[in-house]
Amino acid sequence: MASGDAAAKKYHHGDLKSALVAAGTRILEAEGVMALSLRGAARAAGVSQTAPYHHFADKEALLAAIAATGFEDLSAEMTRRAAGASDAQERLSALGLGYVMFATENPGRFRLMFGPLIGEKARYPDLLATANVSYQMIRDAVVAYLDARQASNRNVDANAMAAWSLVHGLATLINDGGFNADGMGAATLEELTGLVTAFLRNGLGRGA
Amino acid sequence: MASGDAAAKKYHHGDLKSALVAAGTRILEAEGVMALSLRGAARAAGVSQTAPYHHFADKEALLAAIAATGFEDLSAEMTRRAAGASDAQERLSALGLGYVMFATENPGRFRLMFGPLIGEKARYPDLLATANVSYQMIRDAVVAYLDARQASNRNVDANAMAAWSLVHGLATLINDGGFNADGMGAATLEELTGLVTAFLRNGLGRGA
DNA sequence: TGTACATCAGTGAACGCGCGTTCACTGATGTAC
DNA sequence: TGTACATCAGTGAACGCGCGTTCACTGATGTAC
Repeated sequence: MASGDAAAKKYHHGDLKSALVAAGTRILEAEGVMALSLRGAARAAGVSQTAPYHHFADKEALLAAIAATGFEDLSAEMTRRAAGASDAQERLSALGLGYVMFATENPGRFRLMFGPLIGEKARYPDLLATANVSYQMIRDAVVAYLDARQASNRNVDANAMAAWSLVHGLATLINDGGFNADGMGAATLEELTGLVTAFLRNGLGRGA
Repeated sequence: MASGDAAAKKYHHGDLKSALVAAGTRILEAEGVMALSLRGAARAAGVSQTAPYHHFADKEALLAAIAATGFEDLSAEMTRRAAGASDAQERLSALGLGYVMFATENPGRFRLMFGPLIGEKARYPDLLATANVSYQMIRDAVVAYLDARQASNRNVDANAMAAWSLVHGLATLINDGGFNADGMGAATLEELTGLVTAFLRNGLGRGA
């Protein structure tokens, strides 16, 4: 049930691999990381519990695929938010906002992407590659920002790590620490993110 | 086996509650969040699998107790690191370093403290209270720092949130994102933390 | 100081559950000639 | 265009596992008189 496709009930599914990733993602967001099982994803995709094994070596491989699409969507959201930016500072802020918005709108996936459920991430090249795209976006924006500012401290990695840490921490604390915009004196999540990231922007490039 | 206490093998354990918390903590750090079970903790404490129910309502209650001691140890580590600080800036840096060091030296507990395994944290007053102590330590240090700096932007909550976000994100990325000091152009974790937090310190109080 | 009894903190057997995974299978599809 | 056959992508039954939790129990401890 709820297989949903137009040409339903064919013996061969057509694109079961993507369907399982989609179903898994749905479960992840609706019921949380702990409730995501291979069997459950198969069920949700309207297929027997053993069918996934024709597309994924084991449960972890499915999780890795879900996480990889998570990074793709994260990068897409950041790109979307940064599209209208007219300078390096605006772009950096927009990326940060995109990061926090993706994380808070997709908390299940975000947890999976960074959590301990996927034991050895290096075993999944796709996951590594998509994650790296997201990281490079932030790093590049930091470099551009330092250039625009003619900053004295050019330790790019440390600057990028600081930028990423800030948005990552903010997102995580909102998702897991029970913080919200209200309690922090901001009307919306966007505003809170803006306030918080402003402190860092002011500090970037100044260094120790 | 490995019950370990001096006066072992008494029918009544004496302090099974703490023993279960300690055993659970050991498992958490040695084998990860996913491997922590009520039965396993009981086993490690040298006691039957049903004994824990005389001290904890259910598994989640044990997890909450473990997480609460985690926050206590986090606060203790921050206090220890900040003991020798001679001004507000040093103190703020020391707290941040303590936060990151605790998180990276106790990744299992850190994940439990902020992760989704404890569903409704509000159900555990002790957990809330100990977590709040940690937060207040950071917040107070931020206030003192803003005072010392005669900062113009006095949105204390946003400033504190930024500070916490930064160290929290850094810790999480090191634990879960596979980053290390080396790759970021720093010799040690202490140095990396120093570099990263410096950017924020420079930005705190300047505001948007 | 001794005894009766309530209460506390253990035990071990048992339950039902959902899970990941394996197995032998079968229906559908693609291809060589 | 037809046919034989390999391969691909499903199925359903079954496995063993560890888990959280309940139950009826029993040994140890504390207390009133």
